Amino acid sequence: MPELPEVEVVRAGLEPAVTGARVLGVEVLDERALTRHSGGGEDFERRLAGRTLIAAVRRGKFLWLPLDDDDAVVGHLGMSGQLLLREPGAPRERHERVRIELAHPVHGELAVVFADQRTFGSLAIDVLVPTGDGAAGGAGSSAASVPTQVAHIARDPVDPAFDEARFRTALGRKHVQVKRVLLDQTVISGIGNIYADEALWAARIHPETFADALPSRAVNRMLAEVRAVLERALAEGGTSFDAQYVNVNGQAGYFARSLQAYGRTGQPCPRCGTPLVRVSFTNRSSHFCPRCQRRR
DNA sequence: TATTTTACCTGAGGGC
DNA sequence: TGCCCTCAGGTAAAAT
Repeated sequence: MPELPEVEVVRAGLEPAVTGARVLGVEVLDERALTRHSGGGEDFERRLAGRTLIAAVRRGKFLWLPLDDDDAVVGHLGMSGQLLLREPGAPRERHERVRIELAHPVHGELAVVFADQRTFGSLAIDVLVPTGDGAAGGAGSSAASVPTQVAHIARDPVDPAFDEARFRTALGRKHVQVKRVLLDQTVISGIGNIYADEALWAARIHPETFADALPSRAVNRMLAEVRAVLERALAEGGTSFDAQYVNVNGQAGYFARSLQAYGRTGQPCPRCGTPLVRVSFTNRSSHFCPRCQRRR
C-alpha cells in the first residue's frame, strides 16, 4: 500500500524523466481515474496537451507535477495506483487508466502510465496556491505552493518544515486512539496502516492509547520511531507484498521483509517473543505485541 | 464542533 | 472446477 516511502520512491523516479518535458498527448482510458478532477476526461486531455512539466513534488502521500503556469497535475495512488515510465507506444498495462506521452529535451520521448487496479487512486489538474507558512510546498521543489486539493494536508514528518509544536498540540487535544491520529493526514501526513503499526510497535505504545493521555516522553519516542521507520523503508525502496506497489520501472521494494509487527499475527514479537496479535480497528486491522505495548 | 462510520473498488484466497 | 464470501485500506463525504 503506497505510503510516504513508496510515494517518495515514485516521485524520485519521475523527477528526472518529467522535469522539463513537454506533453505530446494524453489518453484517458477510464474516467474513474479522474474522480478528483473537476472536468471530464476531455477537459483533462485538453488542458494538459502541449504543456511543460517543471518538477515532481510530494507531500505525504500526495504527488504533483507543476506545469508552466499556476496549475499542476495532482496524483494520489490510493491503494493500488502505479505511475510507470514506459517507452512511447508500449503495450497497455493490465489496469491502465491514463497515459501521458512526453517529449523530454534530453531523454527523448517517453510515456507516463497511470495504472490502478482498485481505482482508489486518481489524477487531476488543480491550481497551485501559496503555502500558509511560506515554506516549500513539499519534497522536490523550493516553490512555496501546493495544489488546493493538498492544502488541507499536514506536512509529513520528514519535511524540514514539519511543525512539531503544532503536532504535539493537536495530539494533546484529541481524545481519540493514538493510531487514529497517526492516520489523520490533516495532523501528520504520509503514514498509513503499515507504518503506523510499525512505529507504534517500535515505540512500545498500544495503538488504542488515547492521544491526550500520552506523556510527552512517549510522544518523543513515537515521533522518533515514525521518522526512523519511514527512513528505513525509503532506504529499502518501500514495502511491497505483491505487485501492488512498484517503482516507476515496475520493480518491488524490499521493506516487507523488515516488518516487525504488521502482518505478523501469531508470530513471536521480535523483542520479547510473545505472539503478536491482530485486532479489528476502524474497518482495518492493528497488529501489536500485547506484552510490549500495554494499554494505559 | 468533534468524532465515527460509510462508500468507493477489484482481485486474491479460503471454504465448501 | 467453480461459486460465494471475506479481506485489503486511503480519502472524503455523511452520519452521529
